[in-house]
Amino acid sequence: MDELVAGKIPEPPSVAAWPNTAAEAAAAAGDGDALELVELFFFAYRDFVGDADRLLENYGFGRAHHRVLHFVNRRPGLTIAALLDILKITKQSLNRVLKQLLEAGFVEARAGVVDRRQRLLYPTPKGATLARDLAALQSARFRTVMDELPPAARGAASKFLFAMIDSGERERVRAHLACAKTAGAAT
Amino acid sequence: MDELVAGKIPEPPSVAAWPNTAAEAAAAAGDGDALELVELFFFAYRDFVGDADRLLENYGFGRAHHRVLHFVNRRPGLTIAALLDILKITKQSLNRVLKQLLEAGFVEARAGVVDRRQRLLYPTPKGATLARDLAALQSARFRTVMDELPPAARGAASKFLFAMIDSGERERVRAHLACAKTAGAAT
DNA sequence: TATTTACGTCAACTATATTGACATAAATCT
DNA sequence: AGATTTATGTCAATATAGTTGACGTAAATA
Repeated sequence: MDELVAGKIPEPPSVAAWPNTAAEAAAAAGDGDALELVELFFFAYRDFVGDADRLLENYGFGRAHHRVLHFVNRRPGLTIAALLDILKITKQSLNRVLKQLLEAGFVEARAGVVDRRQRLLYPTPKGATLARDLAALQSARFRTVMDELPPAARGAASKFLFAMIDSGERERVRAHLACAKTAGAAT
Repeated sequence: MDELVAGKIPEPPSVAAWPNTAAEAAAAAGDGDALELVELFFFAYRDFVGDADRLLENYGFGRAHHRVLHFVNRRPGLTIAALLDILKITKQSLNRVLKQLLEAGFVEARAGVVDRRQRLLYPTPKGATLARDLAALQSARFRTVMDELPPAARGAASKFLFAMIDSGERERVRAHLACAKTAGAAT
């Protein structure tokens, strides 16, 4: 009967009567530059994840699978608890996608040596390949960006992103990066 | 019966036998720095949207509502088609959240003057307030970040984010930002 | 032995998205 | 004026990713 909320759609716009412009919102929020950054961040992330999404479709996987595979590949031997802490989702939610990755042979679980209750997660060769392909797509974007940027701005990107992380989380992220790095160096 | 895929969970890890380390993945992908940026971007976005999510809960809204309200507030008089193009979702998907925003009185739709088929979207005063509060939260994060960063790195952030956007989309984004800016300047 | 920990699982539910088909009113073309 | 296209709304079915809550089990620990 009535379409949406407005039955016969109200009267003309009378734009001049509208005081809530972007400039006012920006002024109230502090400054317009920060607002612009908010939108740029949204668009940048949208396109950034788009790359991987297209590849994942070929495997019948989604972003959730990507995140799990990525961190398992990045940090082989990861426990379930550590993964939950990184992803900040519930175990039930993780379990559904993890189960599919295990069944499809992209990830393997092995009992912990020190604590046999733990399930240590490892990528299979197949899983490592997919993880590498996905990572290649996304780091290719970063490399292109770095090439486009003036050299002086290049180092700023990682400093900027790191500063964007909750201060309480930064140490954990730093530890994760370091751990992944030494795991690689040890080979 | 059998838990997950592995019945009685296989044998010990034998870490040394695992060749798929982070370093190898990074090497294959090009370089480790780019991989690190990929992860930093993930963590930064996760925390960035978390701010707004917490505020939205009080209103029973989710991220989808936030995005709609944000762009309507940022660019008053936006048409449905323009919004769909920005969000890159289907009209059915947009309609559900838009309907809720209209019913709850955060957004108003008015018939277009030039083309009465179009529904021009405007924030109500209430909607503008919420949009401003959400934007304030997120731009506050950016302002804090800018304060933490060396002055030389500050300008680099927006250049970096802009470069992260698909090249085919950049002109549209530039136009959107300019439009939002002049909409404000006109008041 | 009792308890805690690390994990798995079933079930019901929510939010956000999709595809496909169809409806309507206004604009535009012939 | 009549036919077509455009802008939008709507119904229905489905997928993905997440949630809470309750319960189960094996291994570690007090």
